[in-house]
Amino acid sequence: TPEAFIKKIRNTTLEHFGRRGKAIVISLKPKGYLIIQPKMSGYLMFGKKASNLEITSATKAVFRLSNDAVLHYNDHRMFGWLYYVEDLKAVKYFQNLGPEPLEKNFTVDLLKASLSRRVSPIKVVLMNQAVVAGIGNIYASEILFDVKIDPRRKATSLKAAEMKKLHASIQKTLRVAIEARGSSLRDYRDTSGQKGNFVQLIKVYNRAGKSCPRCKGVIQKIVQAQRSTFSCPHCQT
DNA sequence: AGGTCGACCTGGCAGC
DNA sequence: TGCTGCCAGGTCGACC
Repeated sequence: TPEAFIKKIRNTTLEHFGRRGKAIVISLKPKGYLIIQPKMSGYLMFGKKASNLEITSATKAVFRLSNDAVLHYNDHRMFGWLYYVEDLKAVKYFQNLGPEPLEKNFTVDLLKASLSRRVSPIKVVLMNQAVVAGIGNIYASEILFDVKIDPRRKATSLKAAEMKKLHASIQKTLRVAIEARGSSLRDYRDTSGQKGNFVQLIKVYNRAGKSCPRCKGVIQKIVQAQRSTFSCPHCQT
């Protein structure tokens, strides 16, 4: 409940900000963790002075910090959640989460082993958080465009060379996106209120009917597992 | 066990 | 202008 949450968080120190999958993990002193899963429209805003940061209709939680600083959690759709836990294993989201794609243990062989057991189309498999943690709907389409793989292909149909390219592109695409500070399709802002710049680097996502930046084919939109997928049917095979 | 689908919300926008 | 329906960075639980 909000009351129990506040009781646990009050008078703790936010010690370390980390991340697992798409969830923010903040370790607290003397104990416990604050977990934030922002989902579609959630984000954190930081104000050095509370009076500098406006509370809007999207502001769902306000953390008052020392020296009059403040941290807001904004989320206009309210899909996101905030938890206090003492053991990370208690969070259901973490229990079935696959490897971190930018960590050393995410190898080509590990990806191959995961894909060989999946019957679904490769786009759907890339978005399965149990296979790889953190790939969302924008990045799944962008990665498959980058490696010229048709999103409708079964994961099991990928050849060894394609899996190797896919593995490299997962890492490359996510690194570029992080460097650009993410994708502000609409709501997302970083903690200082700035938009992420990855939207300017997007090749296919949300570009149905426009021309392919690589081959002058026409980008198409299909629906897979209830999510939009964008691809170029001419150069992704 | 893996896969699919509706539910959870608000708001912007296209089409009529 | 104003209504309706559709769509959006994601899980999660029920069901097959």
